[in-house]
Amino acid sequence: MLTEERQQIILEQLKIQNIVKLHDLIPLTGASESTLRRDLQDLENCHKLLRIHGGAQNVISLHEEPALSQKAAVHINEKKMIGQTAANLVRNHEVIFLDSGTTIQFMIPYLIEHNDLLVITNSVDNASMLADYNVNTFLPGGKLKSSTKALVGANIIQTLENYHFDRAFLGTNGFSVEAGYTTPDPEEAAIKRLAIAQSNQSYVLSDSSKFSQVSFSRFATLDEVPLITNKLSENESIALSKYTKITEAI
Amino acid sequence: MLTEERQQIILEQLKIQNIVKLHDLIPLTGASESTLRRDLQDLENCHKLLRIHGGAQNVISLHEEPALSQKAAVHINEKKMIGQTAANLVRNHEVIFLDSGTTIQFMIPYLIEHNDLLVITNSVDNASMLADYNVNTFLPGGKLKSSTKALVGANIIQTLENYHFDRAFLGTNGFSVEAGYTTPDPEEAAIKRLAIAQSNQSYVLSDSSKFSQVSFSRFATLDEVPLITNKLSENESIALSKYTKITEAI
DNA sequence: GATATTTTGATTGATTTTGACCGATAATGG
DNA sequence: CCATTATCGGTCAAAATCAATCAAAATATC
Repeated sequence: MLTEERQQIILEQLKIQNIVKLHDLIPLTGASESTLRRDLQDLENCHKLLRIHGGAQNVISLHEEPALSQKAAVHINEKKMIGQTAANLVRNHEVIFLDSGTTIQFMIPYLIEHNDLLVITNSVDNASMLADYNVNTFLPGGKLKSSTKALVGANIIQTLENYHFDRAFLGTNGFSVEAGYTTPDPEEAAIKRLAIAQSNQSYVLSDSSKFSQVSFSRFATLDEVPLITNKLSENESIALSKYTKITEAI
Repeated sequence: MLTEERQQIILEQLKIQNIVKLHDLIPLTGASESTLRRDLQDLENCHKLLRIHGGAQNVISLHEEPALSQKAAVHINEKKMIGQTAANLVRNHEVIFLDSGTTIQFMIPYLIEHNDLLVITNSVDNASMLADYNVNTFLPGGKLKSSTKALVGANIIQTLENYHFDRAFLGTNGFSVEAGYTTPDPEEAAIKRLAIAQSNQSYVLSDSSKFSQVSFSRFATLDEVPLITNKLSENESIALSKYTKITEAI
């Protein structure tokens, strides 16, 4: 059995169970303990798993396998649909802005359908994923915010003022009729606001769980920017009904 | 059997299974080991498959980067030592530049020993890790290079020209007495060169396996920038002996 | 038909992978 | 707390695989 084959088996086992014992892998692969140890080491080095005493455990990574992240798992299918719906709005040869946030990240796999895109993003995580998918990507310079891995600060504001986008896709921490789209960090809000101003067309992507959530800084009202979401309840639909531009991804 | 015919068989086998062993191909094609090796080489050159030890693998998997992962796995302990040695050179309150590359990445865990650092890096991967370790980080804007996830291009050059660093830590693809420090991509070489120019003190970090490796673009000679490496063989030590600034991390 | 070019298969030594071993370290159970 | 057991990381030699070379065979060219 080849190295790659073994390592795939290990990762598959990890997907099924969340934890795998080294001893259980021996009969499963036919390899020796030493070899399997080395495999676990290799896989840990490329962040495919986390070694623990006696075996290995799934790494909860935003970037690698969103399916495995328990928090994200709840709305994962919604987010995939929203991502696909949003990506379908893009046309070939466009310049688009991608905000930070997990929902936006789900757009990326669908972007490869389009030719000759240029993506500008303020998210380091998104940038890394865009590179994986071989999408032309540009990062404006800025201070890195540790918690969200987004670029913020005066520098990026100044840079973005010189750019213009065909479309901007933004994440949000909450939306409601009264408060509009809101996010906790004023610096991130400032970037979102600027991205909207510099774009021909902007969209906010959010799964329905963010409905009626309100954070500190508003970056837009519901009239200003259409919402792409899905599976709204009847009450929610009625509340939002006058904002006609809302797209429901099914 | 014709060359074309053989290669077709290999690709068909790869479609069925995800991995194919070189030995299994011998009875399947009737060709010799050498010939099949050449076939695999040819097919890899036109990106139809990915060679692995003992056979070949489908190339379709977007997320997998076995080439990069395996590279990272090698020399891991050397790199840790080099990273620690390099990090010890840093003083509190300094502004430092971190190049892209796995070796440089190993510095990051040791940087948290220092207070009030500001790190500028052109690597998205490094940026992400720096955020994990809560290090003040700034990213200069630039085009994202997919293969290495490094920022390159005129924009980043222009930005860096306005900055000045206490220290710069650079990776390299190879070093030798005659060719100096070299790297395959001229654009990355330009950034390294500029980082050196803008720094009070620069260092190149490299494990000893890069000795006598030569790539396309030189970004510095061995006199200009000291090398931080380890475990040099006697011959290598003698060859490098006149470059007194070389540090061996033990 | 003679000669040049390409393809092939065998051989070589170098490199990588592997499994066994051992002392060090960590978890377990009294 | 200590003793016992299991797991860990490192080293080593054997085995497998690799890249490079070269001469024979096949093919192409004139």
